This record gives sequence, C-alpha cells and structure tokens, in this order.
Amino acid sequence: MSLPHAILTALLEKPSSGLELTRRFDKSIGYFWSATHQQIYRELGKLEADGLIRALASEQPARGQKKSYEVLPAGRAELARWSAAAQDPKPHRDTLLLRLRAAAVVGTEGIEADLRRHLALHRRQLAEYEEIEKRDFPPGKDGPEDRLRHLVLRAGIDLETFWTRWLTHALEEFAELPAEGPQSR
Amino acid sequence: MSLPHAILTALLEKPSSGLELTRRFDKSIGYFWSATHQQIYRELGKLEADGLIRALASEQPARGQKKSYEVLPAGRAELARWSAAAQDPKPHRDTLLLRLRAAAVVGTEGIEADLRRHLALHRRQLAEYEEIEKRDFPPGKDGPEDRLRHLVLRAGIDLETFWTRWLTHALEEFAELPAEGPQSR
DNA sequence: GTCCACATGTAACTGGTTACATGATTGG
DNA sequence: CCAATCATGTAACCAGTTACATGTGGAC
Repeated sequence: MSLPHAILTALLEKPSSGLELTRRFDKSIGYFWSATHQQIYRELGKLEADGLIRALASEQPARGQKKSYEVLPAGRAELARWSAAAQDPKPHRDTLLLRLRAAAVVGTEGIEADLRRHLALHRRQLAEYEEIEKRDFPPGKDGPEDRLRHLVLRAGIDLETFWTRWLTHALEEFAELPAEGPQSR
Repeated sequence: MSLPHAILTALLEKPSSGLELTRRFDKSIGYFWSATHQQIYRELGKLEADGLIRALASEQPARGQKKSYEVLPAGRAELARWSAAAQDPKPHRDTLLLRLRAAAVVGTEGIEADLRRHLALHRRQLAEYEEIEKRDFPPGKDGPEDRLRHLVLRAGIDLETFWTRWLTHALEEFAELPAEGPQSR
C-alpha cells in the first residue's frame, strides 16, 4: 500500500498528468519507489474514485487528451496519516546474494562476470546521486525541507557506496579462490 | 523467478520437507529471500511437476504426512544455469525513505518514533548477524564454500550497519529541526 | 496525408500475502 | 478423549509486470 502514497507525495510537490508522473518516477521518486505508467494510471483512477485527488479543470474525457490531477484535503490527510503510522520494515529480497549462496553449492562459474557488471552499474548510480547532491544541495541551502530531502539522498549515496565496496571485496575474494568453484562436479 | 531457485539451493544443502524448509527460510535463507509456507508448498508442487526435484521414498500422499524432497540432476543444472546467468539488479523499494519524503511535504509529526523503532530493529538484526559470524566463521575456517557464505553474511552485516548509522544520523537531524515540521498547516 | 511522439488506457499473467481448511501425532 | 502441535494444503486477493490497443496533434 505504498504506491498511492508515493503518487500523493509527487502530486503535492507538483500537480501533474499521468505521463508527467511517470517521468518523475523514472527520476527522483523512482530511486526508491519505481512504477510503470500502467500502474500509475490505474492508481490515479482509484485515488480519484476515492476522493483523494481530482482532475484539474478543462476535463476532456477523451483518450489522447492530457489530464492533470491535484491532491484534495482528504488526500493530504491520508498521506500525513500514512507517513506517521508505524510500519515494520519489509525483509529485503536480493537476487545477487541468493545467486552467490547457490554458487557456493553448484559452483561459481559464470557469476564473476555479472558481479563485475553490477559493480559498474552501482558505480554509475553512485556518480549520478553525487551529481544530484552537488547540484541540489550546495553548502548554503539547508531549510527544513531541504534537510529531509538531503537525508533521503544520503541514504541512496551510502547504499550505493556500500554495494560498490562489497562487490569490490567480493571480486577480490574470487581472485583468490581456486580456479574451479566448489562441488562443481 | 527466484523462489524456486532459493528452494533448490536449500534442498541441495539438505533434503527437507515443506515445513523444515519454511523454518530454514525463517532463518538463514530468509535473511535475503523470505517466503511463507504457502508459497513454499505451491512451489514444491511445481518443481516436482517439472522434474527438478522428487519426493523421497515412503510416499504417503496423505495430508498430515511428512513429505521430504531431494534435488534431481535437472534441478541442479537449472540452478547452476540461473546462478551464472546475467541479471539486472532490481530497483529497491523502501517505504521508510518514501515516508520521509512525504514528511518533507505534509509534516514530520509522528514519524520520529517509528525511526527510533526501526533503529532498534536494525540494531537487533545486526547483533544477530554478528553472533552468527562469531559462531559459524571463526578465524581458522576458510574453505572456498565458507568464504562465499561468509561474503554473503558480510553483506548482511554491512547493510545493517549502514541502516543503524543512517537512522542515527537521521534522528540527530530531527533533533535540530524546528519543533513542528514544514508545511504542516 | 502520413508518420511519429505524446498521452491514456485494457488485458492477461505472475508472484506474494492473508485467511482458512484438514488431517496426523503426541502429551496430559 | 481432548487440546496442542506438526504438517500439508486451498482459495481469494492484491500488487507489479508485460504486451498490446487507441486516440491526438504537430512536423514534414
């Protein structure tokens, strides 16, 4: 039950149409909550039906017509309620760690290349976040909203830093491993 | 498509019944790939139908009867294939970061208590991982399989370390914030 | 006038979650 | 014999993914 709240947050930051939301999810919000345009349109319909958002004026109900939404007071209230409510952290699911554990049983052949690829991807993501930090949070700027948003960005930066370090370490371990993995027939 | 492979890995480590698997998923494997008993039974059925695993002898097809499975050669091959195949990392989904971003818009009231609660949970998890490390990976033990499994555990430890640090930092920021959050009416 | 980008949607499917049902075994 | 626990399962639902459908408006 997080997608509707992600959309409410995005719409409060700036009223938008479905496609504009999709694009913003590909950027900032999508860094920790991704969504496709199909999900977004479906959810916009539900939110409107529930009276949490409404379409802005000049309603053309036609198909190819742009339709922008804004958040209603009930939507803001629901978002505040949700943001403040206690929620247990969901256990992570990480395919790469699972594959490594499988490799401990069926052999490490082939996985090293993908570790390298992941390392490159995480490095790129880290560089992107650091670019955003430099651009959006220069030393002077530190109002309350800025500090919260910066905090969220820091989480992204530190997570990517962790992954690049861990993958680097993992590849070093692989270099020391005997040529053929364990139990590989 | 990861749950079947998680199960194959677990069954290769040790042939088990559905409930035994469920318990092991609550422990080690579940740390990075959780599953409920319903999922596991459903998946065991599919894996058996696909000829990747088979029920061990003394087949009582009755309902309350224990039924253990072992991995067939085709299952091992499939696991090796999957473990070696390139896979893109899935974007994370993190509710807490989303809530913090929402809080930047609708106000921070209430969220601080939950940050504290999360901090306590992550500290506990970290302690648990460190306990496992001390127990299962004493300095002497470092065969190839051990090193891979240790690597996976290190990822868990470092991730929990990251979260405890980040949450501590976040709470410090909150302490410095003006009493009432931004834009909270 | 036709092609392409913009924009909104539908349908089918997959995987995960929640709630419940059923039988077997064991301790008191 | 009854309750608790072990053990396996069904069904309904929900969220996310993939593939496809449809319409608009502007560039050429």
